[in-house]
Amino acid sequence: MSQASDPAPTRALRADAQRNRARLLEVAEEAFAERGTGVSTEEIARRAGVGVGTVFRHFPTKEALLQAVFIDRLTRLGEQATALSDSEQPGPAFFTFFALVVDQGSSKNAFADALTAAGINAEAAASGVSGEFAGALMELLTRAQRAGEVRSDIGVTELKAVLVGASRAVEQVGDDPTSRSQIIAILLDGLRPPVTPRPAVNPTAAPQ
Amino acid sequence: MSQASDPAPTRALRADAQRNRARLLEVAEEAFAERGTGVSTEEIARRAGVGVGTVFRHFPTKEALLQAVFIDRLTRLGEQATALSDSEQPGPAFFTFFALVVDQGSSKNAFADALTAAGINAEAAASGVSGEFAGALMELLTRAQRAGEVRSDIGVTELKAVLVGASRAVEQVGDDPTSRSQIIAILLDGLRPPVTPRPAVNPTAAPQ
DNA sequence: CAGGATACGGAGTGATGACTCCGTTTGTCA
DNA sequence: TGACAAACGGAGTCATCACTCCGTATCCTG
Repeated sequence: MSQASDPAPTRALRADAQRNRARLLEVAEEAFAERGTGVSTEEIARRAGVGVGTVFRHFPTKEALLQAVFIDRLTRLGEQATALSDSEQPGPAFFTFFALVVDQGSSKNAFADALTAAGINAEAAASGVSGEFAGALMELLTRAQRAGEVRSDIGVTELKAVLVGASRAVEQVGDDPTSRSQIIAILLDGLRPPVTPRPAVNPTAAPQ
Repeated sequence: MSQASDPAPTRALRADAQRNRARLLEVAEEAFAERGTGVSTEEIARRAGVGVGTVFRHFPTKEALLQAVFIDRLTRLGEQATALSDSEQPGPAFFTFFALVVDQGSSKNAFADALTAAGINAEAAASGVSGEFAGALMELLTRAQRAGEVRSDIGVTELKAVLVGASRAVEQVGDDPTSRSQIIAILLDGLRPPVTPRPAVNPTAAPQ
């Protein structure tokens, strides 16, 4: 998943090894999402139906496994962003992506963590994924801004932060769809350009 | 701090014990904020200048210590909310509180956790603090809504979620004041009543 | 200030969890 | 199909950490 054959030094993995690696990534993502990054490697191994040894053969460290999961997530997100940024309708594309992120992020704090990692984490940064992701986001954002559908005073940094925040906020209300959509509405409205230059700071209009 | 003399079964603590307990709470809050809830009890003890034994005498469990810190935070927040809800200007009061929470929350993830706990955590719920906090918030919110300064389609639940999200978002950008205020602007704009019933979904209007 | 009660410090304990090692199994290639 | 390299499983190791226990120090009351 998200890993083509690289013309690399290392010989291709044996079939079972590939399967196991993939399954581990998958299962680990789930486990981290459900129980936080505190899950034991043994638990992950069990879920994947392999021995601990196998986990460590593929990922030299629990930390490395976490990274791999994050990078995987980020990669997929980046791809989705890129796909959407080709859209003819920059506004909808932008908001679709936003909703998509938030949806995936809810009840999956590992996801928000991945986003967080994108900004902060050294490994992720080194791997380049983080940069690609930021690039894709940038594209989506600026197009939507040029189309006048998103406020122009923010950049990718702020957008990433808001994405993280939104995921957390939604995560907070569980799966009550009403709350969820209200929260998203708040965020989306906030992201649109302020309707008038300034809707007046003071409440002179209509004294209650 | 935030603990008056209750007419309780337990005899008052000895002077040194009171000092230690307070200092522990203080130090623990700091430690949890800086390094996450993973900090060892020993580290907390060291910071407070006491032995581990003392930590466990005051808080039978690490978990209990965490709870105490959260409850403390929540209590203070609740007090601030209550104070503000008396204001003559419900709108500004509301937004002030919002900013206040976000400010305290940034770079202090323990804070966001406290908010989280308010919704989820059994102990906090049992202690009643969580309810008081929700009450205070409710007051602030409904007044601001009645004054037409905050969108009317949300309730306390959503507000709490947004507060958590906002804290996380701001935490994300470190202390860059520009990013920070941009993010807050997004949130606040989103919380205001939608200016027109709906600013039009399609981009026909004014192609720049 | 003496005596008892209350707290304290910190070495010790048990559990848990990341990571290693090696005998056994499985895939692959000729 | 045979033989060898590549992978596997999982018992074992070592460090960490929450929590206990008890001899010692500190506070308080009369």
